[in-house]
Amino acid sequence: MATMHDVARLAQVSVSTVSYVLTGTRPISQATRNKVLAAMAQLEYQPNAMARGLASRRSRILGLLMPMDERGLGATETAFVTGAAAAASVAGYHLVLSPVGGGDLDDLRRLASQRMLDGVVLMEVQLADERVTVLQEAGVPLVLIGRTGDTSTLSYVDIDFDQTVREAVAHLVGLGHRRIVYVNHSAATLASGYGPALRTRDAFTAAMTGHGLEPVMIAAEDSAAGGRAALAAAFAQAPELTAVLAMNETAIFGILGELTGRGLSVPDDVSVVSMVTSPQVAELATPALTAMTSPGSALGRIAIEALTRHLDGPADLRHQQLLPCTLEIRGSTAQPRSRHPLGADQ
Amino acid sequence: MATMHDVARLAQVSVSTVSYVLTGTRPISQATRNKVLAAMAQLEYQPNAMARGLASRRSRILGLLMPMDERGLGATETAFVTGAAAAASVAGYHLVLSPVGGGDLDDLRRLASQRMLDGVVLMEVQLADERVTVLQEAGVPLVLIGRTGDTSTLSYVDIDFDQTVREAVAHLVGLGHRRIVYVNHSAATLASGYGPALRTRDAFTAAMTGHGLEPVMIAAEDSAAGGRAALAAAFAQAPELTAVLAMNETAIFGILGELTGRGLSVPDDVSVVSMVTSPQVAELATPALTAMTSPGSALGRIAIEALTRHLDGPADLRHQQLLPCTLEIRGSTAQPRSRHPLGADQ
DNA sequence: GTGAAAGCGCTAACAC
DNA sequence: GTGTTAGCGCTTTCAC
Repeated sequence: MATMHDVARLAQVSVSTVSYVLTGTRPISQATRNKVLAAMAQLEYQPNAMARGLASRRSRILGLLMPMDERGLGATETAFVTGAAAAASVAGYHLVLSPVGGGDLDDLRRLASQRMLDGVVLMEVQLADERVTVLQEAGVPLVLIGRTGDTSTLSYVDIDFDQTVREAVAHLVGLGHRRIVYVNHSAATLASGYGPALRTRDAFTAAMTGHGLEPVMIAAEDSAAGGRAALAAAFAQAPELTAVLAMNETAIFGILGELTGRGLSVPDDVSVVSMVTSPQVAELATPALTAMTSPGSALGRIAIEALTRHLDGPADLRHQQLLPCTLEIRGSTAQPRSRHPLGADQ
Repeated sequence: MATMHDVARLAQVSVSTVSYVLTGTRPISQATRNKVLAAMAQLEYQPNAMARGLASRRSRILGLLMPMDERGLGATETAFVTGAAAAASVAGYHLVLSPVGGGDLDDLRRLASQRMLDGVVLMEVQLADERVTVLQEAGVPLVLIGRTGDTSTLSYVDIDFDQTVREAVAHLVGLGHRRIVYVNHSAATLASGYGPALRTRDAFTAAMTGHGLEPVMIAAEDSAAGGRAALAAAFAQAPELTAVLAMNETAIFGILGELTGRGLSVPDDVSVVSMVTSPQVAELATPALTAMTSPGSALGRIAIEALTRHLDGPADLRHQQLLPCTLEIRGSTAQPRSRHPLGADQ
């Protein structure tokens, strides 16, 4: 493996000249630049990443920190990861995937102090997330996918849950639905301060109230069984429901199964809208699900871009951005079979 | 950020002594070790990863190379990634996720020559995969998830497709099915030399022939529509089919939808078995799919373990291992409604 | 059992 | 516009 010295010797210049043609941090005459480039090509020279990192104090490695919990990544989270990986690659960075659970604060501190990561993207952020503090204390540049409760000082990209819920509800209301039930994540998830669950809950309440309708929310476990149970609970609480809006991607298939099991047809008897969903998953259902398509890989990409801009750029600009999910109408929504006049219960 | 020198000064020993208590590559008296440890704790010392990497010529970073094609990762591939990430973390390595397409051979060469990666796990291996050659030439230790055509000299872990298909067929035949159609990936995928598609095709033929049955295979595009089309083709080629075995996880939901659309019930009219599937996906269907559950994260884990063993261990032992998928019987298989006596064609 | 010192392969002052 | 050289923070001979 050729080193910079070899290149310098062959090109008959000094090492620093070689270094400067590589980094471009000072003007080099075209003649010597060509000599150097030729020598590099001839020797198939590739700079040693570790040496470069040590000397420059920049590893050109970014971290993607994801809590590795139970059931692995869903399609949406996977899209974050692949989007981030692709963007990092484009920006000339490497991306390391670090599974750091919420409990491993010491691991995180260690990771942050190793000076291996130039910056970090944090996934699955909680409203109160100690990892943010640890990272900030260690002085590691940080971009969140998601938001903490207080975001005044942080860079983040997140889904615009307000807007997403508003659009979903508007779609259903526009079709004539009045009795809409929102199936959220589990009560435990809500209690743990999981931002998406809390924000969508509030947004749903606001949206329904805004339409003069009563918001009914059910918390469902992340499973098909959870979905079935949720539907039963939904009918108990709102017997005349004509539409279900579901945040819980896993539960939604249970809901569909249970609907069929009860002899109800989608969308004729009940319309179903899936929130924050990937097209691939939406297409799995029969009928294919009308869904709010999550900006999955875009979120990962934007987070990385904000981070690299921060690292390569001059100032410490904050980047705060919300992206809505986009409504994609498929086969699971339609007008309710029987319209009830406004305000006419039962 | 404290350095080794700081620790040495505080502990009143030489830097080399500090280094040796860290690496354990030479005996240190209990007394001095304690002094050093105390100093490290007091200064919250963390070794600098770049400096260590440069001096030791080992970065303790592994690469996970995945071709970033169109539709992103499926649940099975995602499990490889998360399994690998977790295992790397346990082994004290970092894992960088490198999207290197089949076309980016030069990118790969560059990556391999940077000396940033101690070793590499290659995903989505083709039967003839040039990336393997590039990596071998660059002298980067390598483990495959999947197999090339000639594996004599390589380390790999892969799914045991033979056994998986054999078990799936045995399950259906055991239930009394005689007319079984295999829905594979698309013709294009087969033509491209995608190992799993080719191996399962051959295994299906062998398994069916072994039971004295006629193998019928349909190639399906990776989409719900592809699944619908495949089912139509299947009925055209084998009108009395009673069971479908499907490799194509995406198509299978289209198949289920089309079955329902034709007024056929699963499993009463047609049994369905999904191959190389994650439980999460199998549970989405109604009825939940009887499936050959892929050893997803185990494959990622074993690949990383083999790689680290190779790197940390002495010899250059090859690791070659096949893991079968395990049959999980759920609701989509049952005895065929009407048994046909052996050989009695409609 | 411990220390001194020579690198590892670069970057970035500081010279001219 | 180019060269010299002092680090970057470790590991690892070599010496005792």
